[in-house]
Amino acid sequence: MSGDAYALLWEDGPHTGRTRRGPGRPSGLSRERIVAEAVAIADAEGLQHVSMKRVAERLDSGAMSLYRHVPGKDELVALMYDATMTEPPHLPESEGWRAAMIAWSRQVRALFRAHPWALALATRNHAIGPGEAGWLDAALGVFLREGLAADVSLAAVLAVNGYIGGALRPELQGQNDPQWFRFLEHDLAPLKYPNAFRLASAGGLAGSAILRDTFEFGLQRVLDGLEQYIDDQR
Amino acid sequence: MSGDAYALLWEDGPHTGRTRRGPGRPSGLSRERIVAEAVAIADAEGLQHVSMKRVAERLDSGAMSLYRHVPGKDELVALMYDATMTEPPHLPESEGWRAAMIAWSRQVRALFRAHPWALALATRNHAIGPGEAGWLDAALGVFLREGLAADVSLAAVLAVNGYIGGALRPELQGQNDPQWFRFLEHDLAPLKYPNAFRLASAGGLAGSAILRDTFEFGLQRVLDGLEQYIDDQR
DNA sequence: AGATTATGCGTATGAGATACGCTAATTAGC
DNA sequence: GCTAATTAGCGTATCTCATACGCATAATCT
Repeated sequence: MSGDAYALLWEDGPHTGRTRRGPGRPSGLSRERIVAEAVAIADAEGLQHVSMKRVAERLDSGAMSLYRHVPGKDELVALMYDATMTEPPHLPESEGWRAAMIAWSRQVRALFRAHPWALALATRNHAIGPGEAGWLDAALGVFLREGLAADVSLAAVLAVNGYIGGALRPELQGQNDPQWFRFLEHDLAPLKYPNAFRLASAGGLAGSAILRDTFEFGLQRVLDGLEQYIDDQR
Repeated sequence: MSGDAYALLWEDGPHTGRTRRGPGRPSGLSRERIVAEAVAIADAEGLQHVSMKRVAERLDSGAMSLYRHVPGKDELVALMYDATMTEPPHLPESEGWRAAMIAWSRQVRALFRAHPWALALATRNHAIGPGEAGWLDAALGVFLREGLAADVSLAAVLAVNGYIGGALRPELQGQNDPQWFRFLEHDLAPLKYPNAFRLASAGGLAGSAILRDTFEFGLQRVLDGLEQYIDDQR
C-alpha cells in the first residue's frame, strides 16, 4: 500500500495540516477536517463509500484540493485509522493489572464498535501512528508497572490485543449469530458438520449467558491464562 | 459487499462451476480454475493485484468470460477466501482437547501464513462457506467430544479462534518487529511513550525466547485459561 | 439440418484515483 | 502601495477497473 506511511504519520512535511506562517494563499481545508469527514463517511456507510470526491463534497471543495493536504487515498486511510485512536485510554492505576487490562480491552472494543471499518484496517501491513502508539504504551505500562520483564510485558499485551482483535470479528460482522449457522440447513450438514449440527440441535444456545457475551468470556479466559503465568513467575 | 454470498457458496446455480449435461457450448473455463488463479495472484502479489483482467490473462481468456462462472468480483473474493480452507484440518483424536486445539491453531496459522491476504478478509462481514464450516466443525468437535456443554464449546472455539486471528496480525505484517518501534526514535518518544521507551531501552527483547514466538506464548496462555475454566466445570 | 442453449468475449459505460497546470489569494520586501 | 514569491483551490485529462449488453460460436437435441 502506502510507501512511507511512517513519515506521513509522524513527520512534518509539505502535506502537514499544521497552520503555516509566511506568504501564500491561506488554506481553507486542513488535514484534520479531511480526515474527520472521511471517518464520518466510513462510520455511516462503510469504508467503501469513502472516495476523494465524496469527502471533498462534504467540505464544499473539489476533489483535487484534498491532495494539497494528504498525499493520496492510501495515506488518507492510514490517517483515518490512527485518528480513531487519538484519545488515549483511561485506565485505573491502583487496582492491579487485571482491572486495568479489562478496562483497556473494553475501550478497544468500544473503539472498534464505533468504527467497524477500522478493524479490517488493523489487519493490514501498517506503520504504527501516534494514536495507536499511545494505546500500546498504556497497555505496556500496565504490565511493566507490575514489575514484569520487558519481553513478558510485550508478549502479554500482544496476547490480549490479539484476542480482542480476533474476538471482535464475528461481533462486528453479522452480530453474534443471526445466520452464521445457516449452512446447517443444507442437506448434507448433519453428515459433513456433525458437531456444529449437534451444537445447534442441543438448543441450549439461545439462553446461554456465556454466549450472550462471548467477548467477555474469552477475555476472562485469556486473563486467567496470563495470571497463571505471571503468578508462576514470581 | 456481496448481496447473497451464502447462496453463492452453497447452492448450485447458473454460475456454478459444475460440469453440465445438455446442449450449449462447453465451457473451457471453470469456477475452480478461476478461483485458483485468483488465489495464486493474491498469494504472490497481494489481493490488490487481483483484477478480472489479470485473472483472465492467466487463463488465456477475456475478462468478460469470467462472468459466466462467477457473478462478480466481490463474489470471486468470497470464493477465494473459502477456497483456502477446502482441506479440513488433521487433528489428533486421542490426546485430549489441548493437543487437538494446538494442532488446529497451528494449522490455522499456517493457512494464513500461506495466504496473508485472507486474514483481512476474515475481518469482513461474510457468510461462512463449506471450507470454513469444516474447520469450525472440527474445532467444535474437539470440545464436544470432551463432554463440554454446547455453549461452552462454542465460546471456547471463538476464544481460541479470536486469539489466533488477532495474534497473526502483527506476524503477517512487518514480521515481528522490524520497525514497529521506529516511532521511538521520535524526539518526544520518551515523554509520550515512556513505557514503550523503557521496553526498548531494556534491551532484553532481542534475545527473548518468548518474543521469538509470541504466537505460541499467547496460545499457551489462552489454553491455560480455558483449561482452568474447564477443570472448574467438572 | 435447424432449433436450442451456453459460453466466449469485444465494445461501451461509468466510477474512481490522480498528474498537470492554470488561477487566485496571501505575505515579504521594497 | 506595488511587485515578486509562495502556496492553496481545482478543472480537465488520463488511466485503471468493474461490469452491462449483445453478438458470434460451438455444442446437443429432434
